[in-house]
Amino acid sequence: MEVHETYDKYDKYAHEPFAVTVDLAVLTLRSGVLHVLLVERGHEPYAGQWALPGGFVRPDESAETAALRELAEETGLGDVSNVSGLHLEQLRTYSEPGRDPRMRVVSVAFAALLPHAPEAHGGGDAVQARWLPYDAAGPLAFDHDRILAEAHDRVGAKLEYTCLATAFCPPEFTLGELQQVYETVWGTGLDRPNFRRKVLATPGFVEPVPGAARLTGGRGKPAALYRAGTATALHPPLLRPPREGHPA
Amino acid sequence: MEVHETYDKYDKYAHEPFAVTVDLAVLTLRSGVLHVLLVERGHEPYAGQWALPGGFVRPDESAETAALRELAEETGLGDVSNVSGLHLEQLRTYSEPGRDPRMRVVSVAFAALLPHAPEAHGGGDAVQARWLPYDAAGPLAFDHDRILAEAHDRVGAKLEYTCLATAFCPPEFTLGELQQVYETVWGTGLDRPNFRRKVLATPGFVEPVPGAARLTGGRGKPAALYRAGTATALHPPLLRPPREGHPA
DNA sequence: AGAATAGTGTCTTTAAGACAGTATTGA
DNA sequence: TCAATACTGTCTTAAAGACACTATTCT
Repeated sequence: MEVHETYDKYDKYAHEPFAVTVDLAVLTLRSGVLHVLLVERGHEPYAGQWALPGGFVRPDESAETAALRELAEETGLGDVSNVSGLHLEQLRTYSEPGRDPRMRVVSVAFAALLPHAPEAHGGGDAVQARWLPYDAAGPLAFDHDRILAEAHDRVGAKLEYTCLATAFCPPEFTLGELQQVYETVWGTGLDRPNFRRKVLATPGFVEPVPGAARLTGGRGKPAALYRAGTATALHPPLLRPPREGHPA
Repeated sequence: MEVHETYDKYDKYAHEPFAVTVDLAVLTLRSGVLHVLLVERGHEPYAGQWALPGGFVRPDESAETAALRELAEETGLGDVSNVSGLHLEQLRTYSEPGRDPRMRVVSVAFAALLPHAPEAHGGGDAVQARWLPYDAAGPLAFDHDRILAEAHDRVGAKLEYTCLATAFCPPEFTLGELQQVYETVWGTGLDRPNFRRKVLATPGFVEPVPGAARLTGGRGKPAALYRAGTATALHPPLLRPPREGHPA
């Protein structure tokens, strides 16, 4: 159990208390480029530097609830339950003493994936919030570079064996858009016919929207539209091409 | 960042503080059966019930350090750095208000895998600690059934695409023993020749111990011995056989 | 007509599933 | 000699990779 026998008469005010916070790696695709939501810090430490959005978990909240609240505040999306296809997932908890110089902070990190990305404004605070390209996003305050990198790793891995990619897409999307999610997050190119075959051969990954089509690049054949299906797992997985020096 | 602007002048003693604890799902194989380390609670709430081992994170510790300390205390292994092949991995953090009736407890859950399992004794406390078969391990105190189930899920999933299975094995093991790890955790049978082919075809999964062999069942041909290799990932993965109603 | 994008078909290659058969040991 | 376990080989099947090709739209 959590509360060890030795501590049953523990005076919970006798020690320096832990602050519990959430940090959010909010990812989206804008014009085929992976972007992350960052806030500019107004105070020391790390004043003027970019950081992941986040904040305290309030006494009546779970970390998940706090993460959703912060997400709503920082993205300016208002009620986050509006956001169709939002994916919020716990990454892991960072608890090293000294990661915040002011006090003992234990932070639960989340990855959030959004389909469309409205311009951000800094919530109720004076700080600036912006979408920045993932590749241009360092160095961040605190240990946030590491959190962001782990979020990226995790999302890339989950694309292989889950249907997570649809969380980056609007409610109706083309297979080309879905493929671009994979290519952007993985940083590799994929063969279009083979990608198509794999996605359509996985029951429940996507469902066709009958009759609907969308012109993508201004010219060319309009692409059929699909919706996210009901499946969550991919069996067998859609493996990313093995990088050189890392073959099977 | 963690500490939100609004809270920079936050009085850290003004609110009910959070207690931060770790909970450990310690898994091992004993005679081909998956076992979990449990402690019997001596106090309310849940007095007399089994629970996962765990305890407070101390002011100078990270959650990982606290988990290793608890692991050493509860398993009676002494210094845990002795344990070759130990695998410790964060699962996720449970922070729902009310999960401990006494106070606000945020718990970082870990899964730990051990190769051999010495009999447990209850650490420095009067509580009993025992290895129980995984299937006989419910119902547990607090939300520990859920944590344990998630640990099992996670380990099963990681067997597919990592070399984690060797963490359940002693330093030198047979391919039959390695296969039994998969079969036990997944609860399925595997074809021996195919398993062998897959493992040996994955560079760095296992390395042969030249000349060594061990008699396993008292009779039959002695099996060649292997050590864990240097690889950590399995590409392509070793997928568990799809269950009925859950095909590709 | 030509560029651009979407979609189809097919051959090859890889890897997994199934399973027959051989090898080496103790009782 | 038989049961028990370890190991090898091979045929079949499933799925991915690598294309060549057709289709529909805009300029």
